[in-house]
Amino acid sequence: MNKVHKTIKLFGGRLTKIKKAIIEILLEDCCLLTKQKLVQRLKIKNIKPNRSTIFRELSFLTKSNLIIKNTITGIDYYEIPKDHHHHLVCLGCNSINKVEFGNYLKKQEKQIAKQNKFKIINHSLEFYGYCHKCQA
Amino acid sequence: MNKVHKTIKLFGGRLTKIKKAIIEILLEDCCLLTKQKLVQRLKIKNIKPNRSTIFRELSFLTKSNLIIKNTITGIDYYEIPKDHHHHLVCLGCNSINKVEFGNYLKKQEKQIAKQNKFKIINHSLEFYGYCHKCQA
DNA sequence: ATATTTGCAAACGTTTTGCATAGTG
DNA sequence: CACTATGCAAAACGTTTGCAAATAT
Repeated sequence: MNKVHKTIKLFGGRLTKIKKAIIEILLEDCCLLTKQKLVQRLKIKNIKPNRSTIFRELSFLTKSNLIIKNTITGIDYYEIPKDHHHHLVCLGCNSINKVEFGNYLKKQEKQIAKQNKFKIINHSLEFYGYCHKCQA
Repeated sequence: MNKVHKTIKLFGGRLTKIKKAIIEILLEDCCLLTKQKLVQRLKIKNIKPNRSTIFRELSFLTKSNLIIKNTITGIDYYEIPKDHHHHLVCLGCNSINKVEFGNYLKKQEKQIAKQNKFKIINHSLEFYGYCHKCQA
C-alpha cells in the first residue's frame, strides 16, 4: 500500500478512504469487478460515496495505471494487475470465466516491444465463443 | 456476400442497403472503425441513415457475429473477422496500431477449447503501454 | 495553509424505445 | 402479403461538470 500511495502522489492525488478501499477490494477479489459490485462492496465497508465520486476515483486510478479498465461485451470491468490471467467470454449467456495461461506471452511481449519501440505495461486477452451450455 | 446473407436470414434479418454497405466498408478497411467514421463512409456512398438505425444495425450485426465490437480505452471499434491481428494501445496518446502475430495462439486456442468445453469463435489481444513518443 | 476530494444538482451526450411508414423476401 | 427496417421524436440512461463545504498533506 506504500507503493500505491507513492503512485497516487506522483499523479497529484491523495490516499483517501475511498481510494484505499477500492484498491483493497480489488486486491481481495481481483477480477471482473463492475461499478455496481464495487458500490456493493463499499457499502459493506460502510462507505457510501456519491455517484460522481465513484466515477472520479475510478477515472483517477485508471489514469494512474493502478487499476485496469476492461470493457467486455459493453460492460466495464475493473481489475488490478495481479495474478495475471485471461478470459473466456460466452457470446450466448455473457458469462465470463478466467483462464490461466502461464506467462506464455512474455516472449512475444519482449519481441513486440523491441520491434515497435513500445513499452508494454500489460495486456488483455479475451477468447470469445460459446460455453458448454450455450452450444445448443 | 452470400454467406453473409445466409447468416443474416438465420438471425431473422434482411440484407438491406445499409447492412450491405456496412459489411462492404468493413471489408475494405477492416480495422478499428468507429461509429463516427462509419457514418462518414456511408455518407460518401450516399447513405445517410438515422442515428437509431446505425445503433440497430451495429447491434444486429454484432449479435449475429458478422462483425466484432471491441471497446478500447472507452471507445467502441468495429471490425470484421478477416486478416486477424492484434493491437498496440498507447496509454499516453491513445493511438492504436496493428501488430501481426502469426497464428501463434491457434495451439493454445485448441487446448483451451478442449479443457473448458468452450467453442472459441475468435479472440482479441491488446497490448497496453507507451509508444516511442510518449515514453518521455 | 493549501490543494485535493466530496456531495449535490444540473447539464450533457449517447443509447433506447414506440410508433407510423417504407421496403424486403 | 407478411414481416422486417427505417425515420422521427421522446424518453431513459450513464457520465460529466461547477460549485461550496469537507478533508488530506
